Amino acid sequence: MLDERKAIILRAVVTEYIETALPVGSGHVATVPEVTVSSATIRNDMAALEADGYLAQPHTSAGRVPTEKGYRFFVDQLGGPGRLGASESQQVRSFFSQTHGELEQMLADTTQLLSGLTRYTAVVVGPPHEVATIKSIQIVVLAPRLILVVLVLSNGAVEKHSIDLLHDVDEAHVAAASQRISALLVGQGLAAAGSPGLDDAISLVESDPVREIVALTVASLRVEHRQDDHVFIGGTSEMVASFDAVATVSEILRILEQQLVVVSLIENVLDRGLSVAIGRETGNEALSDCSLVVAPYVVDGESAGSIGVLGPTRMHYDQALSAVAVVADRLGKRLSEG
Amino acid sequence: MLDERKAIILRAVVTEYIETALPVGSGHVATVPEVTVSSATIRNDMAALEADGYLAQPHTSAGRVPTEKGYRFFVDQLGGPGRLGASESQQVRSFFSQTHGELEQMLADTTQLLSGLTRYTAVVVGPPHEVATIKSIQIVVLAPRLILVVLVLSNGAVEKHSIDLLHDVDEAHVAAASQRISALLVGQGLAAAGSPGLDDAISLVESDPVREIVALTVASLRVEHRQDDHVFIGGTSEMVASFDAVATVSEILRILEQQLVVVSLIENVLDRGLSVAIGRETGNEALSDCSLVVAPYVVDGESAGSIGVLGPTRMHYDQALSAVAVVADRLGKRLSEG
DNA sequence: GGTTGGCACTCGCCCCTGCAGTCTGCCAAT
DNA sequence: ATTGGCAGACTGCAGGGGCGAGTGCCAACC
Repeated sequence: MLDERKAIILRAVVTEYIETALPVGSGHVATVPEVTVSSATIRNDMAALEADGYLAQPHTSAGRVPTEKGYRFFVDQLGGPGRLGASESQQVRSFFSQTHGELEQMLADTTQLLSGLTRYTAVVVGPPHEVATIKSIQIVVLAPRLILVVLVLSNGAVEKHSIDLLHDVDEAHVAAASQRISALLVGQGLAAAGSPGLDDAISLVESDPVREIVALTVASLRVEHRQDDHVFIGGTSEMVASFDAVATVSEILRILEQQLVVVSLIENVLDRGLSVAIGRETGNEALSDCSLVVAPYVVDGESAGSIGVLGPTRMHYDQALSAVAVVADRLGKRLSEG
Repeated sequence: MLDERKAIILRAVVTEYIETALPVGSGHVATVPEVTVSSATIRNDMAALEADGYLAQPHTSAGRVPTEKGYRFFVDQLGGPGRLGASESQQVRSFFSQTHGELEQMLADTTQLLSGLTRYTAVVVGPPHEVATIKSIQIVVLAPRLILVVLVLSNGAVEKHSIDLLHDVDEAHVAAASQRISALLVGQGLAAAGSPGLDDAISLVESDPVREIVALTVASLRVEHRQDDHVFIGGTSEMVASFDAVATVSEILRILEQQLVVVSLIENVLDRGLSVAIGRETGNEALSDCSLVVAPYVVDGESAGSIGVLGPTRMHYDQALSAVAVVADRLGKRLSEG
């Protein structure tokens, strides 16, 4: 474990570096009020901190820069999220009092809020459709051999699957199929489509064409459990300013464009509550200059999804943590109201 | 108008500058095969081209750089879009043979294709819902005072509006309202919701609660004619590499995040067919280092939407033009098939 | 008259140098 | 254990010289 004084010095270095992005020297550390010893003593301690892997020197006779381990210590001893500033909490309050409308629109707007609060990129992952129950299933004929299955879920999400058929269909058959399938699945979770007992029920349908439609529809519900359209990203322009190499920016944008990466990344930390992944801890080499602050949000007592911000490793962790924590909390409450 | 030789020289300068991003000198122009005169002559012509505003000098005794006017001439005399390279057209073909599924998924995938082909950011604007007819209207009760109206349109798009009610609702009333409204609007265009005759029809509904639901639903259809969810953007990471100032990149990303700007921008050129906006021609000061190549796509004989790429002013116009033209053409055909 | 080679000139770029500043590591003193 | 002092290392910046690319001009040429 770290000496009390070393901890203070490390914290001072990290704080200063986050602010200036410049290597921090012993002289500068000596000026901060919490530090009462001389710069020589600080030098000794900083050398020890470097030996222990908390700090690094870009080159001899330069100041020190935090390593991932250094940031990790800094974040851990930060404890919980701090309070939000007055103007920020005002922003959050007015957002949640004004927002309304569709689930997806709200989630998309939430990325705006979060990125506005933190000046970093915000990621919001919507609730997986699995937790909701099916409110309604409707089959619409778009073309003689093309039908569209429209699912309405209890959380207000709407899913649709188009199905190509082998034969032309009859409106009457579709209506019948629509009714059969509603009877089977409405009120259940989406997972019900996967239950084996369903196949027996389907085989009981007398009419061949109707059975075909029902079977294909159920099959499409089984297959297309995609996580798509669940991830919302906002404020990429904000974060860019934190980096100076265009190549780095390009890499990060590439990662963000492949939304799947972000999803798995966020889900990995889903049951840990509010948490931070620093640099390579994100599991992605390309994000080694980035940190990710994530928190799940809870709807009706269940962890429903997660939100987070992606910024540089030298991000303002306290602000980011509070912003993410507060927004996750308020979002969960808002969605619980319905 | 421009001298034949001056045109060749201008073209050479633009081509070279697009390739290298470095000011082009008379000596370099003299090496291109199409130019048969000496560098001294080229110098004279380049001075004239500068006087006419086609070229500019970053500083005395440097090479020349094209101005917007220079790019404009270059693009205009390029004539139509060229052919696509073999591997590119292969890419397009395999994309359109494989792609399937929802309209929106396809449009989103198209941005991937376009940005992959051009290495620039791709923008795809979906068909406005106004042109499609209503296939089905369904009202689902999400909570005692919250209903969701789900519209299925003939092009496979699904629109939803949630409506907060003042009183608790009865399933039977909702079913009745659903039926009434279907009878009124199914088969018509979305614009039908705006017709004044509809109000008379609504007032004929006897039951008060049913009439209330119908009226609110129609009202929501009138109001929420948003262009949202129609714009797809992809390949932002590609374009970033074309710029060297992080600040520029940030500006451009900011513009892209405000999708509305892009929409209006693309719609301005919608009826002009395949077209190019260079630098300030885009109408946006922040995009003065960018060019936009756009083309509408035609579904069932009607201009349905547009696609485009956003790149640096020194973009490979010929490739971008062909890619946009070909993809717009194929996309339109694909969507016409249904 | 248009075109060309030659030439002087301009300027940005790069490299080198020197200087100021900063920070470290070490050591002797406290 | 802590401190002040000091030498050494290295960056960053400013200034100067050489280099090279490119221009504009001019006289000569077809």
